[in-house]
Amino acid sequence: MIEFENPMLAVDVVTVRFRDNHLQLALGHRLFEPNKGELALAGVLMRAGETVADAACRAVTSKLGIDGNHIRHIKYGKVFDTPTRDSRGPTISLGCIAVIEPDANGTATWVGFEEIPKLPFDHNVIVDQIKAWMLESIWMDPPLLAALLGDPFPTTAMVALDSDLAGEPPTPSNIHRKLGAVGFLTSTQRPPIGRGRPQTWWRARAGE
Amino acid sequence: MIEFENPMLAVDVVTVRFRDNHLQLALGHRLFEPNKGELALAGVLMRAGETVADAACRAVTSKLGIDGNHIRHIKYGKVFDTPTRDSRGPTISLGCIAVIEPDANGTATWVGFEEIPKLPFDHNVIVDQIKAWMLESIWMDPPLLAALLGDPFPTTAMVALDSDLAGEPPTPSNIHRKLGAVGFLTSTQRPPIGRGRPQTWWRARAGE
DNA sequence: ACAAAAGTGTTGAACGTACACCCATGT
DNA sequence: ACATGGGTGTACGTTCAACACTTTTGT
Repeated sequence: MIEFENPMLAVDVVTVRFRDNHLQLALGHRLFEPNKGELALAGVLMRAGETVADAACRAVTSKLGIDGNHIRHIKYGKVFDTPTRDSRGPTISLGCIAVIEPDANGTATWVGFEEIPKLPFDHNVIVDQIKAWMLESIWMDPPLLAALLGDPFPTTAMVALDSDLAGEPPTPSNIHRKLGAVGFLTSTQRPPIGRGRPQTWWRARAGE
Repeated sequence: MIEFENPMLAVDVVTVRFRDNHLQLALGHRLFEPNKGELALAGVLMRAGETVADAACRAVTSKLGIDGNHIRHIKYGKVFDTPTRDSRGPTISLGCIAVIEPDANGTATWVGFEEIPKLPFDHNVIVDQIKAWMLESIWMDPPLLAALLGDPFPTTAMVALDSDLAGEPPTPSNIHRKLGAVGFLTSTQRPPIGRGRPQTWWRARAGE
């Protein structure tokens, strides 16, 4: 028989918004020990009978001061074994993504994905994994994509998003091709803005 | 503000053993409604303050009659939104893998992965996803691999395992090559058994 | 020597990436 | 007409699956 320690269940939220053509992450100052005062992901311990989404929402609201109405989308599905954050013992945490309206600030500190500071616990690991997960998901998850970039969105936005998540700029032409191959998107016409050739806009196909 | 229902947290365990050169899945008859009497995955509702691994162990022990001493390894890391199984509301479940000693039976019904029956709730989805997850993990997760096939193990065993997980037989020669490319394995010599050219055996490299 | 079992060499298709070139718009 | 921003065509490299062929053993 294997022996186990006795952790509790937490929800840690990677709270993001897409603004000024960049993906940004919301961090909050910890109000309690350990690591009081440091910047960290929004996280709460799950209460009995509470939804994961509920808990994520509570984390965003209470730790980042962001109104619940400004949460566009919540996605979860990652589990982390996190090193002890609570004196009562180790913690299992569910990693979530929360997408926020571009102009909602709350009391959070917003940072770009290229300038993420050192975070307490294993929050840097969580951010890295969730980042990789988002990079896959934006090509497969219509609601997530729509929450991030809006609907419709231009090719450029996807280029910027992919760039921020991958950490290096992709070849824009390939992004356009890849978008064309995504089943749930259709290209749209839009009145051009600015100079140069107008961009293609992409809309979620009806029935998805 | 997004609205949420109010689920509880469960652990559903894909309990497996590798025996007679095949991967087998343990199912148990449900003792309570809903779907009383049907074959299903071992699953329990998580108790407050309990480990995921603890709960998985409890599920295997209580639902399949398998002694905890026969659990070789537990792996978790998948989250599922499961349709209502409990009258009290929807459930979130953590999908786990439990690897059991080859000769431990318990009170479970053991089935091959090619003959998995229709299961209640979304258990078929869970099995499919965990199956795909295992197919990736066996090439990257030394403890899981060792728990399944032992240490050392012959190429043939990996061929059979890959075959059961992928649903179709791989080209054995490519499996051998792929094993050679895995960083944490080294090839070993072993006294040949049976006819034909003796197989290569693979052992976890020291320090992994 | 032959059959059986396992591994090696080689090929070909698929995919992702990069880059040069062409197109559409504003000034 | 030219500069600017975007998209198309195409070539390269890597990865993976398939299959013929060789090697090693038992009888």
